Amino acid sequence: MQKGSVYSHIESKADLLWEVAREGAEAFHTALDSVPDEGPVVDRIRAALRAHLRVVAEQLDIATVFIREWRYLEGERRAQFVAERRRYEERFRALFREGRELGELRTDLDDGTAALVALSSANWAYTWLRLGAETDELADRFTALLLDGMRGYASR
Amino acid sequence: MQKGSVYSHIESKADLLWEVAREGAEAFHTALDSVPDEGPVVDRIRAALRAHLRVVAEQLDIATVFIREWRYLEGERRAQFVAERRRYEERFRALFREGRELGELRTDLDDGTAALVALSSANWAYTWLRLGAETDELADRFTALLLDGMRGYASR
DNA sequence: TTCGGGACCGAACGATCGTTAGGCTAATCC
DNA sequence: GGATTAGCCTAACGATCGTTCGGTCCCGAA
Repeated sequence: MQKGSVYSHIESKADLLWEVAREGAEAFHTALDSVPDEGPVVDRIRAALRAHLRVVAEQLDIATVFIREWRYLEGERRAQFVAERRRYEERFRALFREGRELGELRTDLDDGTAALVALSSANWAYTWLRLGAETDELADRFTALLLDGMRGYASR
Repeated sequence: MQKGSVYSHIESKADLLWEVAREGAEAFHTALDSVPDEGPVVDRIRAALRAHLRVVAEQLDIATVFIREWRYLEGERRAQFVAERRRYEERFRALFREGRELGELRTDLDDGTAALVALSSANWAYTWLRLGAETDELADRFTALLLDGMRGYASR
């Protein structure tokens, strides 16, 4: 396909970016929807990380736009996207907050930092993850480390 | 300064990228050198994260090249840079390995994953950290979460 | 004081990019 | 079967990019 041919499907390059950005938002939100809102929070965190990494690996192009390239959106669209992205991050944060409130996670947990670290790790993966990787297994390693930490019980 | 004027300082755009990439590697390695190789590993991990985030915040342009833009290096230079970058990551990993071997960190710690999560969080910061941010305090929050985890002692 | 050289400007080059327009082909509809 | 149309190609446009070149300005060495 030649570059000019793309314009029988889109109006402009900016429109295309916008469509892919929305597609990305939908993909990540939909993946997160598959996480039940009942049951042990620990399991749900693991499921959320699995869902996120699966989208990254299986829809790398779209994920790249959702994670990085959205910066080139302009005006109202950019504002709209940022709100949508914040909502996604908030869903992660809510998971950690709920875990703390239910007593499944430590009472002094900083849920903002937890969401930041979890999503940073998961987002950064778009720079190196390639299709066919064992994303579930990777998500589980992330989860184990984030839940129990590096220090372990011995030191307390 | 006009764009043409840059060429009295550099040979080509690729050369400039290469120089900045090397400058970035030096900045991060030098920052890491300030971390003592004695003393509690926990403190050294905190210091390493502080050092990294400080470089990101204070030399954002250079850090961006070290973290992301190096991908556009070509040929031998790219290979050389990748090796240098791997060495940097290895220094972090060594810290976690040492902590485990000295018994300061959990005996079943996966130091590879630990280094990946720590550096992912620290690297991702280049996308949102701005000059003037409280980087030390941020590094400390990362460290606290990574060391003790979200679950806490209550669950074991 | 002169003079050489480094730093920058201004204009231009070829290449690439986003976009448009016109035309060909093949499937789809009445 | 003929007309329509969706999907792609080709060629060209203006804009921008990386780069070159000749010229101007200014500083420091001789």
